[in-house]
Amino acid sequence: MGVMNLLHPAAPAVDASCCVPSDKPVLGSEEAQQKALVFKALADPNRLRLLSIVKAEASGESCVCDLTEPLDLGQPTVSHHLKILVEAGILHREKRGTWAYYSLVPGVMDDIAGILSAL
Amino acid sequence: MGVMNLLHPAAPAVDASCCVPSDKPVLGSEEAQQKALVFKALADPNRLRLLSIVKAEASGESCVCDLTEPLDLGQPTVSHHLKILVEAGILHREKRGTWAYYSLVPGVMDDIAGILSAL
DNA sequence: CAGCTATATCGATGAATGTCAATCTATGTG
DNA sequence: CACATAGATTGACATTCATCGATATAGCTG
Repeated sequence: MGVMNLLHPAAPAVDASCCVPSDKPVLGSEEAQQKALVFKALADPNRLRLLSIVKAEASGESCVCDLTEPLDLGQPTVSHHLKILVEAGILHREKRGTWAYYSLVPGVMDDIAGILSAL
Repeated sequence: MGVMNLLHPAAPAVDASCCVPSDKPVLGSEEAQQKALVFKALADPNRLRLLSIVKAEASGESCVCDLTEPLDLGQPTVSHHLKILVEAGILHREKRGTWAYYSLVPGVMDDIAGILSAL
């Protein structure tokens, strides 16, 4: 945890801009940093592929073993990428028994699209 | 140039996956790399702020001088960020006289949203 | 409890990235 | 032409990041 408040929003968090001669309320650096976290999570080819696999799964879930195989990466690396996606609020992790199942957070794609159009 | 073919698409570029036991056509690593470029461009707070400023400008355009000031960055750094956004196909650059004007590529936000939902 | 399996965490390493100061290019002006 | 200005490019530096091998944790099974 620690990061997630953007994709499942709370408050606008206005920034008090100073010394700006003539402009509208530009995206504050705080907000910008928050939003950048989401895109940082998407800014890696292997993470996009992970999302693609999870998304394509009929059950809506994939366990790590299903995710490690198709990508040409070691298990620790996949685990690392999944963690980043979870921390960005994009994936949901549920452990059942020995296995961990990852699924898309519902509506998250629309939420990200919303971040974009609200820039 | 060099990068831009995703936001203004051409062909699907299928990948011949091999040795994959039982899965749907997962996002190929080629495609994944292309798409990641777009998100990489969005994965920096200062670039998000640049986009926010350009987007908020009533005229639809901003020149670099307008962009350097509100961010706490040097001119070369802003120039660098703008270049990345242009190469990602997100911003359009037009030089008129001494000044360079940057504007959002029309429809680009929707295009990016499309990339997401098509993952 | 001993051993196996699935997954996560740690530490190290090389590559990519953001930033700046200095320099270059191009346009406009005296 | 000499000079000023807007912007881009270059080179250096510090930080971040993706990846891996080794190890740790947690659940299952004998």
